Amino acid sequence: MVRRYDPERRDRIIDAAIRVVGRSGIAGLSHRTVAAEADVPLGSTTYHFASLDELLIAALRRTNEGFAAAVRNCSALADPEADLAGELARLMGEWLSGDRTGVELEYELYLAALRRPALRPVAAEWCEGVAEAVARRTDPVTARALVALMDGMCLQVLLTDAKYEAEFAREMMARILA
Amino acid sequence: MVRRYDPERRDRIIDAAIRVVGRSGIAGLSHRTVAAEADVPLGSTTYHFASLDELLIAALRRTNEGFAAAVRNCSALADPEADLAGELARLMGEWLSGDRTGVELEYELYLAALRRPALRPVAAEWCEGVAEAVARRTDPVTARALVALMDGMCLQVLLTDAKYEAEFAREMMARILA
Amino acid sequence: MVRRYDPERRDRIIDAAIRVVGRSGIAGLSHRTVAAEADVPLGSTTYHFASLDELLIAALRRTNEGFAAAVRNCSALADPEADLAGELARLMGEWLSGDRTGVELEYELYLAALRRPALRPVAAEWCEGVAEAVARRTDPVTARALVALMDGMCLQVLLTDAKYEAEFAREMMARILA
Amino acid sequence: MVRRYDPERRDRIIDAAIRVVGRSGIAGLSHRTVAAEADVPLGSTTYHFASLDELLIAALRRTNEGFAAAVRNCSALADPEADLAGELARLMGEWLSGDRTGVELEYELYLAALRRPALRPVAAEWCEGVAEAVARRTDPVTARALVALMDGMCLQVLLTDAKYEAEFAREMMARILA
DNA sequence: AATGAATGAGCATTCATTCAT
DNA sequence: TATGAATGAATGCTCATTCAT
Repeated sequence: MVRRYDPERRDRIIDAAIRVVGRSGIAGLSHRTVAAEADVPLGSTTYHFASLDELLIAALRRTNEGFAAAVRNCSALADPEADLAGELARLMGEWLSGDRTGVELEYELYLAALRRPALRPVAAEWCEGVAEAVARRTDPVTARALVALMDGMCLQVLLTDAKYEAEFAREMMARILA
Repeated sequence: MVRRYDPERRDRIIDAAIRVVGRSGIAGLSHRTVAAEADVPLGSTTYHFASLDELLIAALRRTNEGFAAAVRNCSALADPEADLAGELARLMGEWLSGDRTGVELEYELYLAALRRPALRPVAAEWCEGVAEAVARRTDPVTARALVALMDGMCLQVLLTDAKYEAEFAREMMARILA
Repeated sequence: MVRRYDPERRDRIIDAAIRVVGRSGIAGLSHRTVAAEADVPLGSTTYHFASLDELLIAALRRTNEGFAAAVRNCSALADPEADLAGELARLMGEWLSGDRTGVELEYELYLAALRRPALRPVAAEWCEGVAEAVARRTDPVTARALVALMDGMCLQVLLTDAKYEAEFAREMMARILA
Repeated sequence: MVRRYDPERRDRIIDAAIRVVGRSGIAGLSHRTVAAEADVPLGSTTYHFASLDELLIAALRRTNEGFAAAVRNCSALADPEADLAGELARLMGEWLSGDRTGVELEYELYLAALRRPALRPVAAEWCEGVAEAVARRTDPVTARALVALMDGMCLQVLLTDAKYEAEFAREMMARILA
């Protein structure tokens, strides 16, 4: 038995969990699958995370940076002259056309809050993060509506196999901003 | 062994599945739980539904009628003089303040399409159903945007424990309609 | 319910059984798989064949004609001047390099006699069939030994993934004939 | 729940598997039957062997020692003066006239490699083991032919209910050796 | 502090068979 | 005569969790 001193093991387990959920969904996450993916002993996962929910929260917190980060880092959003609706529509299109696995992973973790109250604070942070970034260019209430509209549009694309239409998105966001 | 002739058994299994998902989520749905809930032998569930996905589709199709039906049956929507945005906001509020279990059930089945392509056609039907009802009072493209906005607003309430605000909803839908 | 008069149904079930065993092995043969393959109702298979063993025997009897038939029909074997060992080696090579599914099917049905006494008479017919064909060119005892040697060589190829070597086979059969 | 510390459990499961296959054939081997035979919990069999194939390989490896061991341990084979063909014929006769269950078990496990590629390396080891032992008295190529001939002769006895004839076996092996 | 071994519960699915029609 | 519906048993396998080390 080799018992290594491995201070980053906890982190590696979280990363493995993200990969597992990305590949097989939350339903595919188990102590076993994540242990195998992280290449650590089974007992190690139960040792570092008392329950799967705890591991899920850690993963959600780390993942959730995809779209929110893209919005925050968008330089055009800082420019008062830029077309806000058009920029957001472009960002959504870019994100949705990226790696489908990553998009599904992020949304699945987000939607999991429906049935797991423990995840709701994290989901709320995600919403607020995007809303705050948008609120740099408009009032907070309108920002919240824009986030809701973007959420609903992403849902339609992801849940019904509809094609994303940037012009439709831009036009409707522009109406909200009017 | 009592072999009952029971022509409505298939229907009763679907109803049992809906109750199980409402109580324990999709993760709690198994041939065993649904057989126990429907009070039929285990083999009966696999006989009538070749796979759990097939049962899930049947359940989704039957459930889906909550919000969509409320919209379709709303007499005010037929009245060209009525305040469309206000009516939709009122319907959402009523639906969201109803039995939380039923609301979560309907959304969980809907969101399940994210990871189960087999459910996507049914999710698409749901979207189109609401959009068509709304389109009686506006153009189809605007209707689709309204559905997306409503979807996103419901999500925020259900996923982040935010309180539903009817006036906010009415105002933003009105902007889309403008 | 369409109840066709279908006098060849029994035959079609046997053919379907052969295809099923060829594809999935004897372990994959069930009333259900064969009914699906033959495109007949489940009840039809249990009606025509009281047990799976009965169906297996019928299939074995019909299949078993691969290698034995090749030997019987080989014109060179009738020619007293032809190189008997070389001809048999060539026939084996041809048969083994043919459709692997068919080869495995034939051998699996043959080997099944080990555990199913009911199949032994059929397996014995197969041995005798080849031995008789070979005995047209040598004495019956030597013929039986040649059959055993060919059987063992086929086994080595099929069971150990060894490559078939025609020259080796020819040489050893020639020694038996010496 | 009594959690026994039982370091030889793996071995006992293999032994139980061999008994089960001997009694009911490979078709009768299941996690449940072997657990009952070994008197261990069901989970214990899946813990020690990730799949039934893995268990089958372990059983094959342990069983395989019947005829091969008899050949290896035969002192007469070491004696350059001894009649090799006669000795092999005698060994076969002894082995075939022994416990029929054991003989069938060994052959069934060996023949199972036809449909289970995972077993082929073990079947190949068996062949090579016997061939190597025989090769102490002749060249490797002739040894391989002798193994094939013996295999085929055993098959005829086991599959067609033919009686084993030592003199026939000796004579034909002598021809190969000539 | 860390982990391999162990186990009972549960899973989806396939099955031979029975029986009413 | 033929067959769709039905069912209890069984299958391989995964799992969270516990416990001795």
